[in-house]
Amino acid sequence: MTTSALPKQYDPSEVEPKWLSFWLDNGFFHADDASATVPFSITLPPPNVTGSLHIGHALGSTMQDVLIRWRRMQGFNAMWMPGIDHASIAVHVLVEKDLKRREHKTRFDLGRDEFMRRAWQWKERSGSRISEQEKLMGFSLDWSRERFTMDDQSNRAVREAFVRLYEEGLIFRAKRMINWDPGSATVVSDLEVDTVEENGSLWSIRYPIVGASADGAVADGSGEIIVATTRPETMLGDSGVAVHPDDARYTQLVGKELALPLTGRTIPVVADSFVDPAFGSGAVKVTPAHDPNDYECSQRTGLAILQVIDPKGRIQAPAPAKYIGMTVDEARTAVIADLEAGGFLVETKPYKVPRGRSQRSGVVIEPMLMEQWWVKAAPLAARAAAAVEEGKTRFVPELWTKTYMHWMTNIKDWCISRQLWWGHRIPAWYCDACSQVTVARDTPAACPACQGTLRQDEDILDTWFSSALWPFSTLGWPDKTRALGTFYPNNVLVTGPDIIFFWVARMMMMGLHFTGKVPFRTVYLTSIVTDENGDKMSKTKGNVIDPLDVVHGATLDALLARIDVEKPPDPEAAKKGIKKHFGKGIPAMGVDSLRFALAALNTGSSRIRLSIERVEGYRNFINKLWNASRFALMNLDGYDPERFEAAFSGGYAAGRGHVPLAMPEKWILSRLQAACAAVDTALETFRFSDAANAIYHFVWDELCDWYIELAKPHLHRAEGLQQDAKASARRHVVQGVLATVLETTMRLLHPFAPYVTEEIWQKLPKPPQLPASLMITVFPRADQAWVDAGAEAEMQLVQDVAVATRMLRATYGVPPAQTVAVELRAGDAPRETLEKYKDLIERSARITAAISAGGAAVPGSAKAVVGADVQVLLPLGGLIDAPKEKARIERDLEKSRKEIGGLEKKLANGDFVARAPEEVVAEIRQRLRDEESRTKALIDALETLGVMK
RNA sequence: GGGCGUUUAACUCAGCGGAAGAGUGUCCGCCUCACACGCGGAAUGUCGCAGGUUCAAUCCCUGCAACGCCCACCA
Repeated sequence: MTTSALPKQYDPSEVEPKWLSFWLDNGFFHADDASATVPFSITLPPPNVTGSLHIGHALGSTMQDVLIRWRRMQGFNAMWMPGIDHASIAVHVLVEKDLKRREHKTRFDLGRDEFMRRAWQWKERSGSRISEQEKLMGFSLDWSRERFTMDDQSNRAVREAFVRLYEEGLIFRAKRMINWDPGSATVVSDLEVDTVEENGSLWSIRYPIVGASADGAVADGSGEIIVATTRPETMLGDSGVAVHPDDARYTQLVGKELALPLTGRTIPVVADSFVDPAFGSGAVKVTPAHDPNDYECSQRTGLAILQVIDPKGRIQAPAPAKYIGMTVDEARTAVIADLEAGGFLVETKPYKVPRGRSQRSGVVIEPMLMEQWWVKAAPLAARAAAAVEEGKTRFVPELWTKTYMHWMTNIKDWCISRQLWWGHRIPAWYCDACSQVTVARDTPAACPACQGTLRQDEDILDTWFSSALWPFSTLGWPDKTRALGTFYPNNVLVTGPDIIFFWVARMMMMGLHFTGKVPFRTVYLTSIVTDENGDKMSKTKGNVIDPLDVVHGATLDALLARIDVEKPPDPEAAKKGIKKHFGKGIPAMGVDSLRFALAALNTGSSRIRLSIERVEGYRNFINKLWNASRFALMNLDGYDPERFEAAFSGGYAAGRGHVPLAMPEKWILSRLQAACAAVDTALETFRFSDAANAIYHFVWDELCDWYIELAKPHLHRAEGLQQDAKASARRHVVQGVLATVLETTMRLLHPFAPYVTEEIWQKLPKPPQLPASLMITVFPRADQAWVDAGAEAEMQLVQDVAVATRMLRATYGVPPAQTVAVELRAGDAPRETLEKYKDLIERSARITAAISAGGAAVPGSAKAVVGADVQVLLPLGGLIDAPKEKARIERDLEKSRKEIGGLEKKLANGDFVARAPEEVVAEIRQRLRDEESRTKALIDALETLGVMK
């Protein structure tokens, strides 16, 4: 068959859409619940509905697709579950921002129903975008199962889980200290608060002792206690001052009253061991309603709880009327002024203040006492920790186990209610008549106790509550579905280490609680993708690599123009960064280049420094593969796959020696087995870069650099000449091996680079009974029967001699096109091999070779020593550059002598000979012999040059 | 304040007890009939520092230093 020439460069845009629709139309991504084969399942971490595919998704999802495609090809019933997360608070931020910009309204102006309508609208508009991008990346997700965290099935699962936990006493409502985010006007969990050190002040304030003169004084004789604070406005809510019980300076004051300045109130001095006597004055003002520590203290000491800051961040009663209505900042200024005026302010000094900020809004968190819904974490966590300890779930890399265990064993109750609208509304109803609380799966019509009117809790659940149920809610839970039986637990979860607490830990807890099983067997934690300098990608830095740009390409102008649309905080900085990072724009490199790059760079270290240049390197690899295939297709005319297969005695896999293979064929087939074995081992252990590199080097260094070159003379038919039968048979064998190796390589590479491999595979001539798509063929396994150590050793010698010869040619500037006569001298064993493969060496090094056992010195020849006893002599006659030659050989000689020195030293050490394993000693001895022989040859070369002293 | 990680060629990283590796970059020569997104060749490392264990250490142990990440309620 004659194949029309392929383009010289692989064009992904021609290839990708074609095969994507082919795969989708044929349902190749679909897994059957009822299949009898062994299941292999992964649930995609559902991306936020607000998002588009970024490089972190591309990394994590590519690894998942590699695993899924690999297992599918191995015959597993591979199922990859797609879905999208409703991302409660993130949606609020975006929709509210939009509302403010367009209509100058807040969500409260709109009302709950209207806001929800808009949020759904928004979801419908942007929700499918990320799924489309996932399809484009070739991710073989089972789209027939696609889910959303707020669809009916998820809603049902959420209610079921909530009600059960409530009934079991694991969900409860309580007034506790929470993190109030004034920016989003909701409570957030501890995990959603980032503590950062900021510049602030530490104020020292005098609290006079009531009746100090009568009762005696503190150690320094003054009638007061000095307290320090970074938040002076909270003094309006102080209900006491705490000192350490063993602090001798204060023991006699415990129980006494202090006059709280500005308020007219008196507060007691209490003893509590949380106070550090060494810090400041050793006395702490206690504001139980607005500081977690102080709240704890009040619980121990019985101090009153006075809430003086309201949820809007304004001062309220029982603070003095003067301050009521002020914001926290205004109150701070006023309080300080008043304290100073009253002579209560001792000093103000600059201070690094640890300040909690909301991850979402960036606003300073206000600790507050509020009634909220909680999940009692300890019992759930105990089981989740035990499961990991027992090895039911393991982390890869293993170091994350500690992070997980530490959190699980120090876990605090999880605040799950949020004062937002977009999300799952809490299924709790309150009766105004009898104050009964009803928690139910189905919306109750009236109060079960008094038939009074019910009012549903206004709050919704933390986004992560539904996420915690995701591995089983997506499979139909709470129903006992077939899908659940087949695909739960999942085999692997692939996600980022940043959400171990948010998500992984909670899935473990909920999974074990509701199904009695861990949700997944292995958790593979991905690396963080940064720019080439290790900096986090950010819009303002202008260093964001958008996977879609890498796939489709983008000019510098297009990247800059995008800034004008997106309007990040600092557009000029962003543009500067873009010019710096993407000065030449981004070439269109296609999906496979990006996927392969991500796999090849994923060595398992904590971050991956990605740059356009790195992707280009792997784009070049894809192109190399393309061209190797192009070469093959141009030379496969007349090839009959069925005939070849028959000669291989019953199929590629089972084939054995009915075909007379020459050494290069045996060699490349043997190396192919090594590549298969390496890929298999690597993938079993999540070593994605090892797998990618094994394929890369097999294809480039072995298949392209050597096998194809050696195959050429057998494939090229002399113009116009009739080939003899032998040459024709030989040609067919070489065609068959080349086609077979390429076909196997496509299967091996397919999980990493699905598009280009499918394209090539479809074009390759192959026996007719193979499946319609590469993605459902069988993944290659190393076959020992094709491993041929002898062929590998022979080939190694051929390569070494060719390389040494090329080196001499390059050193002496022999024109690349010129064929030169070279003398090869060798000991008996290698000489036999050299004679056998003379033609291969001659071709690889563009020489004509005279092979001999040795002989008289040849003056005027450049000489290279290969291994122990092979020498390459390049006759140069008068052209030899003696000093250059001398320098080169002496360098080799020095290396060799140094090596000998080391080896001799080892052997001279009696302990080494006595205690090291026998084979190690024998190996050292052999190396010494070889090296000595090499030295002799080098010295001989110098003597021939006539420069030896 | 705890915990974890990193430190190997100019850059980015593999290797982790028995001869220092890759990719990129650099230098030299090539548009050789698959590929210039290419071909051939070359150069480059006290394997962070100091001790220790071992016949043997880049690899194991201890300490130190620098950098990074995570957790944490010191007012």
